[in-house]
Amino acid sequence: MSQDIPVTGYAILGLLTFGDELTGYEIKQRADMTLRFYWVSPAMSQIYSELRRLTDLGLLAADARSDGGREVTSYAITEAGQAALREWMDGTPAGFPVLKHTVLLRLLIGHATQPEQTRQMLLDYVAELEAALDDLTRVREGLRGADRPGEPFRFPSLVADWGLDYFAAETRHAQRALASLGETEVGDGRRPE
Amino acid sequence: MSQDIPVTGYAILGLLTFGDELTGYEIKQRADMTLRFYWVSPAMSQIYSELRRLTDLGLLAADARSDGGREVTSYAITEAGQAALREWMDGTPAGFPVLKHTVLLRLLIGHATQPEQTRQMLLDYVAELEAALDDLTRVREGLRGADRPGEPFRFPSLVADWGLDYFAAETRHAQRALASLGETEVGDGRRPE
DNA sequence: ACAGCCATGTAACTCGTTACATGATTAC
DNA sequence: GTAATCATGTAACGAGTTACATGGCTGT
Repeated sequence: MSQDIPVTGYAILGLLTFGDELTGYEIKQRADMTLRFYWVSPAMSQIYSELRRLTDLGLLAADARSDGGREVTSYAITEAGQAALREWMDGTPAGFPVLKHTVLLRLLIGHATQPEQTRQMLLDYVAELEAALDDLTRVREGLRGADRPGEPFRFPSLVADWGLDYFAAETRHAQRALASLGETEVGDGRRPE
Repeated sequence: MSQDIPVTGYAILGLLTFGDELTGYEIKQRADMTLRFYWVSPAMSQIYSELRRLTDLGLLAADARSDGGREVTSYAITEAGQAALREWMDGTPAGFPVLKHTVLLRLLIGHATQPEQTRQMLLDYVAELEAALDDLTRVREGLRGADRPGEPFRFPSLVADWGLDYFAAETRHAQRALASLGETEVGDGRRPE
């Protein structure tokens, strides 16, 4: 039926199921705010070409108006789009998450460099995690008030809470690794503790 | 200096820093066993083409012998390879992990389908997590005995422990989401509890 | 006036995948 | 003998990226 659309296409469709119609630019912003934490935030260029494809397939309706002197196109999901999205959700196994964890990859081969480098990498990661936690916390706050069962942000809130816990856990893991690395420092010239 | 190699290239270099020399086939197996949990397990074809590139760059030494009637090529990391790996580890910011979490993506737009579908998806995920935990536990067991500071599997063990915790946390998150979904059932025709 | 944001796209390119192809060795 | 595993590749393709290009609108 619907010839296969990349997952990112469905992600865009999904972002448009919250009632409003958005421009490509706004989709990017929304993706940066939420989607990026557990899916990729696509490049602008990809968003535009994906929007093109979805519109051609009739899954989105383009609403081109001219706002002042410039052309602005907003997109809304169509009936067909909602059907396609649902068909995908119900008919495709979700599959296991793919994790591209450069920090873990490098930790794995930590023996190939000095402990100090690995330590620094983990510290950097912890700092970045903190920033991500801040961002996501702010997102979570923005969902309050409409996050109960039956309310529009119910599912986004579930996901945000999941994400917050995930980042918190990553922080703990990084710190545990740091602590474990510290045990090596013993033979390093410094006194332990 | 070394014109950029994709991260997967460094991952392969990294797999070859444990002392032995491996064939492409064996690299794939090792990747399936460990790398796949926090990095992608590359397709065979990519491994071979990556091996080709790394060899051309002098970062790997190919050892082609004929084992019986068939051509078998083993690869070992060279001095230059170790230098390149280390340069990469020390000179490139690790960057934030990229997560492609289809389950979370679909949970986010859970309102676009029936609760039962979402519930089933989460149950499937929990089952897959259990399988992954089993696999990784077995890997972890295989590292015992050489996982103390200074020993060869020190870092792989750190990473495996991290991964085990991560999968356990994911299981908890999925179960929490399931529990929270259960609360919707209330308005569903059934009596609460 | 000028920077920064809003807004939309094209072109070139690379990573990585699937499908295809081949053949030898090992286990049952 | 035949299926599974070992072993190595080629070809076509697609998703997604970076770099480039354009231009209007907004705040200072």
